[in-house]
Amino acid sequence: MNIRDIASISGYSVGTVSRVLNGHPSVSDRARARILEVVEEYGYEPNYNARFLKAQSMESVAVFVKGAGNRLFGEILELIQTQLIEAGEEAVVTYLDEDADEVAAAVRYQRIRHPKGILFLGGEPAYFKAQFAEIDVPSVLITNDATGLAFPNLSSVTTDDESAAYQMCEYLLSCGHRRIGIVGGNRSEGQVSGKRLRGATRALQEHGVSFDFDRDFEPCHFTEAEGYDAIANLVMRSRDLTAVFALGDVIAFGAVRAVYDMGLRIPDQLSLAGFDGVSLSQFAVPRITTIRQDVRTIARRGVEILLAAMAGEGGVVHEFVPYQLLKRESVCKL
Amino acid sequence: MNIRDIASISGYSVGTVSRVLNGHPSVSDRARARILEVVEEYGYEPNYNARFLKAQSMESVAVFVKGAGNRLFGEILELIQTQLIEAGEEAVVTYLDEDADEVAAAVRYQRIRHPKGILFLGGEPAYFKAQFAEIDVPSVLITNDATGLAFPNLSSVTTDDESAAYQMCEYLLSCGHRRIGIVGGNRSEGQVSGKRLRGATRALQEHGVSFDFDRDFEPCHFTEAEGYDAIANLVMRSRDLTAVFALGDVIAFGAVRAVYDMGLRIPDQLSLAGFDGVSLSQFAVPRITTIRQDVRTIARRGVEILLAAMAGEGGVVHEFVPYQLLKRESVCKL
DNA sequence: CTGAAAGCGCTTACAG
DNA sequence: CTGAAAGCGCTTACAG
Repeated sequence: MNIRDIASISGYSVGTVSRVLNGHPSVSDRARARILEVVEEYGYEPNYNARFLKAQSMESVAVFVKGAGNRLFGEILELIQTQLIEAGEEAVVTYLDEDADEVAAAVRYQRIRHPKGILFLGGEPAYFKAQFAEIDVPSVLITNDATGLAFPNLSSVTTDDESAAYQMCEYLLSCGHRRIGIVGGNRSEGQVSGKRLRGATRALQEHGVSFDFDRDFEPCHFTEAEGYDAIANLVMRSRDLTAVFALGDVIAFGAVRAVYDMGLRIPDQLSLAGFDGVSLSQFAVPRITTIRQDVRTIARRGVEILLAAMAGEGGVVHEFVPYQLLKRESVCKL
Repeated sequence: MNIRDIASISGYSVGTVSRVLNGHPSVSDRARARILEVVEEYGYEPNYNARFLKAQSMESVAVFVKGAGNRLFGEILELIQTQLIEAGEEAVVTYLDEDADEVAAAVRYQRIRHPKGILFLGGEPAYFKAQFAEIDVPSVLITNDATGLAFPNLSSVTTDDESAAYQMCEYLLSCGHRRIGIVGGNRSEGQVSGKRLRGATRALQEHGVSFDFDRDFEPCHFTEAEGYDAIANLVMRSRDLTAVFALGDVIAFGAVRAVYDMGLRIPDQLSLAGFDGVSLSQFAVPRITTIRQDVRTIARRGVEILLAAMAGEGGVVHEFVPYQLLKRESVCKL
C-alpha cells in the first residue's frame, strides 16, 4: 500500500494525496475528505524514508546523553522524551560515556542522519570549541551554560551552578563549619563540576576560610562507587574536616555509605551536602541536604527553545533556571 | 556530495560505487581501492534515507523501555546501547510509562519506521497476546519470560523471577521469620512482579507459613515514593510482621526510609529484602539483602539473540540467566 | 484547486 | 567485474 494506491482508489492524483497528507492548504474540502477516508480505511502510513528523501532531513531530534549513570540526566531525559513526542517529534537518543566527546559523536551523526535538531544532556565546552562549528542544525545544551561559546545555533538551559554552589557553601559556613572538603568532578574550567567548584571555593575564600586543593579536594566521576572511594581518601587525608560538599547527589550517596563504614555519624561527626536534588537524596538515611535543580523547567524550556529554533522562530538564548537549597538532615550546626 | 559525484570523480559508475559501499563481493580490487580513496578524500557519507528507500527498512533496532524510573532497565539499557553500536546497529529508544501498552507502541512504530528488530525492556504478556501478532520483525523480550506466548519471532532473556523470589523467602524463613509481608508490583499473573509474588507465596505456603493477601501484601509501582507509602500502610496494618520482602530494590530503598521514619530499626526490629541488585542497594544504609540479576549477561544475550535472529540464524530461544542471592545487612536472624 | 512530471539519492536486477 | 537503466515512495515546482 503506497501513495499511488491511495491516489487511484480515491480518484485523485498522487500530488493531491501528498498535499492532503502534509496538511497543505490548497486542497478542496471534498478532496481532503475523500482522501482521508481512503487513508483511514486502508490504514495507510506513508513510507518514512521516502518522505524525507527530498527534504534531506529526517523528522527527528537527536539527543546525546553524557554519562548514563547520571540520575539527573535520566530524570530530564524522561521529561524531554515525553514533550518531544507530544510535539510530534521523534527522539533518537544516544548514550555516551561520561568522558566521551559528545560533539564528535553529534558531528558524525549529523553527517549521516541529518536530524532537525540536537539536544545535549551534559557537555564539555572544550569539545564544543573544537568541532561544534561543523554542526549547522539548531541545538540546545542542557545543564551547562553555552553563553561563552557564542555559536549562532547553540542555545543553553541550565542551573547557575557557580552561584548555587556558592550558596551551599555559604550555608555550610553559616552553620559554623570552617574546615570544608569537596568531592566530585574535576577542576577543568568549563565543565559543570568545574563551575560548582569555582562557586564553592569562591564562597570559602570570600569568607576567609582556607581551602587547599591538594588537601581538601578529591575528584571523581558521578557514580556511587567513585563517591565512596573519593570521600574515604579525602577524610583519611584531612581528618579535621567537619563538612564535605559532594558535587552531585549520586556521589553524596556513595559518600554517606563510606562515612558510615568509617564509623562516623552524619551529621553529628561530619556534615555532608549534595547537589542535584535527585529523588534518591530525599530517601537516603539521613536525607541529604542538596541543591534542587528544577528538572521540569529545565526540560520544558530546553525542548521549547529547540522547537522554536527548528521552526525558525527566535534566536539563540541562554537561560538560567531557578534552583533551590534544600536544607535536610545531613548537615548540622556546629 | 552524493553517489553520483563520487562516481564521476572516481571514474566509475554509480552502480559500482554503491557496490563498494555495501561491501558487495563482485568488485575489482582496483575499483574498490580507487573509490574508497575518493570517498575518504571528500568525507562522503551516503544519504541515510535514500539508502533504505528500496529496502523499506531502516538500519536500526527499536528499543521500548517500560518505566523510566526503573534503575535496572537503566543499567541494562546502557549495556545494550553499547553493544548494538559495536555491532554497527543504531538503537532508537522510546520510553514508556510503567503502565503503558508497549506492544501497541511497537506496532505503530513498526508500521511507520520498519525497524530491523525490536527489543522490549519489560513487558505485559496480556498486551503481547492482544497485538504482538501484528509485529513481523525479530524481537526479544528482556526481563520477562515469553515461553508461554509462543510467537515465532519473540525470544526472551530473563531471570527466573519465580524461583529467585522463592529462594529469597526460603532464606527469610531460614532466618526464623514466620510473619513475612510483601510490597510492590501487583497480582496480575504474567507480569514480572506477579511471578515474584507467586514464587514468594509458594515458598511460604510450602513451609506452612500463612499469608493473607489482604493483610500481608501491598501493591505499588517501582518507585521510591510508592515504596515508601506502601510499606508504611503494610506495617501499620500488620504490626506483627518481622520481615518484609520488597519486590524491587527501588521500592526497598523507599521502604528503608519509611521504616526509619516509623521509628523502627532495620534489621533489628524489621528485616527487609529487595530484588534486582541495582547499585543503589549496596550503598544504602543498611546495605540491602537482595537478588542480584546478572544485567551484563542479560543485556549481552538479549542483543546476541536479536542480532542472530535479524541475520536469519537461529530461531526463537527463551533463556533464564543465573541470579544470585546477596545476603547483606538488612535481614537478621530471629 | 489539481494533475503530470521531474527529481530526491540510492539499490539492484539485467546485460554484457 | 562493470555500466545503463529502472525503480524505491514520496515531494514540489510548474502549468493550467
